Formats: sequence, C-alpha cells, structure tokens
Amino acid sequence: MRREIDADFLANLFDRIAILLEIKGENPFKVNAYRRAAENLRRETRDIVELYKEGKLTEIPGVGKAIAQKITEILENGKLEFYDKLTAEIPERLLSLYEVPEMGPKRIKLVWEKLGIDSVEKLEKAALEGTLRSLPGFGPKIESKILEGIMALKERRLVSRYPLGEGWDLSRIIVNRLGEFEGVVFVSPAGSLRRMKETIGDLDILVAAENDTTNKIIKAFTDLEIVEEVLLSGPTKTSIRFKGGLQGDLRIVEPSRWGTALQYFTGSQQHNISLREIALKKNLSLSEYALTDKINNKEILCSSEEEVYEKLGMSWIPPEIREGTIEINLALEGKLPRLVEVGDIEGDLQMHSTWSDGKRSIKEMAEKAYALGRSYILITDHSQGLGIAGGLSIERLMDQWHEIDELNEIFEGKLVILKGAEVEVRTDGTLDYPDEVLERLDVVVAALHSNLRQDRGQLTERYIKAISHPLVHILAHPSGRLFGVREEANADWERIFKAAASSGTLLEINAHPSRLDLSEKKIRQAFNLGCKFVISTDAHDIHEQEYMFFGVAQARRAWLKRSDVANAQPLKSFLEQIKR
DNA sequence: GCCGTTTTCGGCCCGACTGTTTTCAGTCG
Repeated sequence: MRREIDADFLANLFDRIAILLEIKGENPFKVNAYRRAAENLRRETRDIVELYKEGKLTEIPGVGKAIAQKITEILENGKLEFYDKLTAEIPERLLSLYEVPEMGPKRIKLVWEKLGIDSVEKLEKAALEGTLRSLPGFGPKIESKILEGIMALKERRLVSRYPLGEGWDLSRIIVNRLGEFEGVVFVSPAGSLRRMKETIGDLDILVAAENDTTNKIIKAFTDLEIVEEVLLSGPTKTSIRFKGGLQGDLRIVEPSRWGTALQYFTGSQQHNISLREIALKKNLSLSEYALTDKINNKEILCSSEEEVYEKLGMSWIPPEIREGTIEINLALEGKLPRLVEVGDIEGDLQMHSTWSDGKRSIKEMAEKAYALGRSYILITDHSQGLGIAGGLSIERLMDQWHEIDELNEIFEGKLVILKGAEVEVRTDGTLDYPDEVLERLDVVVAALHSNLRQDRGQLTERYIKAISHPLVHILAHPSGRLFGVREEANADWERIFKAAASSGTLLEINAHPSRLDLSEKKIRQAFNLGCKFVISTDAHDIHEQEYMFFGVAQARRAWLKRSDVANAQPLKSFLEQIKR
C-alpha cells in the first residue's frame, strides 16, 4: 500500500529537494523557495488533498505555480519526475551526510566528487585515515570536528528537541545567576523559549552589559556547574552544551542596543527576514546592533524592542506569534488582535486533590488558587475506572461534595469551588459514571487515558461519542500526548473538532508542560472549525497551578483571544456558556 | 522558485565564529 501523502510528507520531500539542489550548486534563492514552501506546508491546517481538489494549492504561502504543479503530480501519479531526475544526478544517499555537523553542501559535494564519499561510514573512515585533510579547505581541526559530530550522531546526542518546560527551568537558573552578576544591566531568555514554542532546539540567553565586563560574564556563564562543554567562544557570542545535551547560546550587547538585539535574538528567523526586508524598503538596514540609515550610514540605536517596531512603522508584536506569516502585515496596519493573557484567566478547570492522585488537599489547592487571583476552580479527581490514579467510587465522590460545600462556606464566595470529575471515557466511548451522577456535577470533564492506540476509526468514534454526550462540557488533554512518552493519538481530528463545534463541547488546552495538549497547530485547526476552548493546569500539586502561563502561551501562539477561552470569563458567564 | 501601495522582472537579511587562508570560504543561526 502506498504511504499516505499529506502536508508533512510533502514538506519533507521539498526539504530534501532543497538540500540536493544546494549540493548541486543551484541558485540559493531557489533553494530557499523550497525551504519556505516546506515550512508553510508544515504550518498548514487545511487538508492538502482538499486544497488540490479545489485548485487552491497556491493559497499556501510560498507555494507558486511550479511547486503547486509538483504537488499535483505527486498526488495524481504518486511520483515526481523532477525528483527522479535530480537524484539521478545527485544521489539521495548524500542527504545522510547533511546530518553531520560541519558538513554543509559545499563540503558534501567536495568529498563526494574527490573521494567518492557518499555515506557517513565512508566519511568516518576517511576522517580516521586522515585523507579528508588532503582536500582544499579541510584540515586536521575540521577532520576531528567531523569525527566528533559523527560520534554525537551515533549516540543520538544531536537529534532531540527539548520540551519547553525543561528549557524553562534551566533558563530561570541562568537568568537568576547572571542577573546577580556585576555589570549586567539586562538579561533575558530569547529564541524559541521566549516565543514559547512547544519544544526548543537550544536555549538562547541575551545579556546587556558594559563592554569592560563581558569577559567576566562569559566566564561566569561557562563556569556554571550545569555546563558540560564549551563549543565556541568569541568576544560577543559563546555556545555551550549543558549537561543533558541541550545547547545554549549566550550573546552580550551594549545596553543601548538592547532593543535590536532582543528583537533579533528572539526570532524567528523568518520573522527577522521579513522585518529586515521592511527596513530595506525604508532605506534602513536592520541588524542585531542597530537600524542603519543607508543614505548617510548613520546608526539609529534602539534600547527597547518597541522602538524597533515603531521605527519600522509597525505595532509591537508579541513573541509568541513571530513566525514571519500574517503577523507582519497586521502589525503594519496596526490591526493585531489582543491575544488572551494570563491575567484574563478567572478560573482553573482541571486540578486534582488527595481524594485521587493529587498531592494536596482541596483546601490547600483552593488557597493557592485564591492567592493566584482565580475566582473559581473545578476539582476534577479521577473517576472510578482509573484505579491506577486512585479513581473515586460514586460513594467517595459524594463524600467529597460535603467537603467542597464546607469549604465554599469558609471562602464566602471569594473563591468558588465547583464540583467536577475527570471522567474516564471507556474504550467503547461510554462514560465511567452514570448520567444520574454526572447530572449532579457542576462541570463534567471527559478524558481518555487508556487504549489510545486502538484502531483509528474506532478511536475517532469513541472521541465523538464522548464529545456528543449531552452531559459532557469539556474534553481534557484531547490528543493524549506526553512529551517523550506518547505521541498524539491517531484519530480523525477534523471530524472530532467538527463534533465538538456542533455540540459546544469545550476543548481543553492542558497547560502542564509535559502535555501542552492541544498542540498549537491543532488549536488553530479546531478554532478554524468553530471550537471554543478552556485553558487548565491539571495541577496535582499547588505549585503546578502556576503553570497556567504555559497554556496561555500555547493559546497565544494559536492567536486565541480572550473571547475564545471560556475560563477567561467570570464564573457567571462561564456557566452560561457551558452547554446543557 | 516566489513575489509585488515603489516592481510581472529583478530583487531575495545579516552577522559571528572557525579554520584555512594570505583575504576568505564555509557553516550556523
């Protein structure tokens, strides 16, 4: 059976084409065009086959006539003549060399043409025998770097991206430590961490400091006990590898250049390119150091990010949506929406107590919620079927209601504790409590924890059955993914989201850093199909209630506004909004 | 190969660092 052709398949193909064209020595702008098309295909939430049928492939940014034609050929014939011709000229197996650090298109072409090297094994052999250094531009240093790179590759030290939560904890340590250091004026995480991407490839830290202190700051950074090795170190830029494998980059700039530096270092790359193009149209050149007037060659320094955007004639853009897509034009027109903010969140609609697998009493959880400024919370201990998490029998659940009633009297309405449950959706799509019990809960949260690998069709029906149940208000952590443990469930998400939109069932954005579920892309897809959302922490301990900002960032990356998030409303409007 | 309130042709971001050089190419972000 032929493998399914979807946007990711096409994106991977165009990325491979880009590398092969690069090795061939093609026009770099053409190479870049394939990369941009690939990137935008990965972002696309609409179904590619549908777009093809409707003749709308060129609606995808970066996809013009030529690439649309190639997609069409693949969908119709299952193959691409252009690719066959290309790989007859530049063998596909050369792509494996591209994974080796220090090996770019020029060096791959050289070792292939001069030494017949077309595999990592042959490259390793040549490096070990010292024959690589005979090539122009190669020497002993590069040879050994390549060997180290191959080692890292074999030990799988290069491949992984890290969940945002891990990078976040690390960044706190570094920012706090460097912030105390003499001479440091500003310090901030940048890069994909500041943009709050779901996973980060490296950790970027930016420091503003006076010139004479930079050496000491670099040393303080590289001397941190969490640093494994220094990869490179110059006067303004240092790269290290943390214990555990994550790479970290430190950049130091003068305080007067903080704005352009923070903007540049936050990215994304595509966003930066767009900004620099806008600058050029205004006869300005933008770099991390300054805006430069191209006519008189004078620098315009920006000490804040807001100034950078202002001088380009745009409104400031939140880091979470800096992807070089529609945010650019909207900011130029001053039409960016106000995205949902942590301060908008009034209630937290999933948390656990010692009644099931939580670590704190309901009272402790409620006090923390009140301290965080919430006005309502929903207690969602597990239902009976999830024995592993101490699921509650119906009797125990009813006992819990007495405790909640008492606590509500104590809180006198300053915080309202709602009665809920995280009700298990059984393999056949039925719920783990009978309707008579569900009816007596304030809010019902349904969740799938087991058998997520069942047949795609059955799983989809199971989701839809749960979503369509008239007593279910919220579907918790819909895709079931757990970073590093479990992938998103394989189901027909378009059908599931349509069912949620039509029944009015709210989709949870689970803020826990191990989940961040729904993904950014699925939020956008669900939003476009008419769904509404809640953002919940799924806290099992008091400090985990602080993770709300992770979920809010996820929502912001998907462009959600306050009105799209049901728990960003006061209790009264929230209760009016939930169906029944 | 894509794209367009300065263009349907002629542009396409900008810099750090390293190793190999004798002024710069290659890789990386």
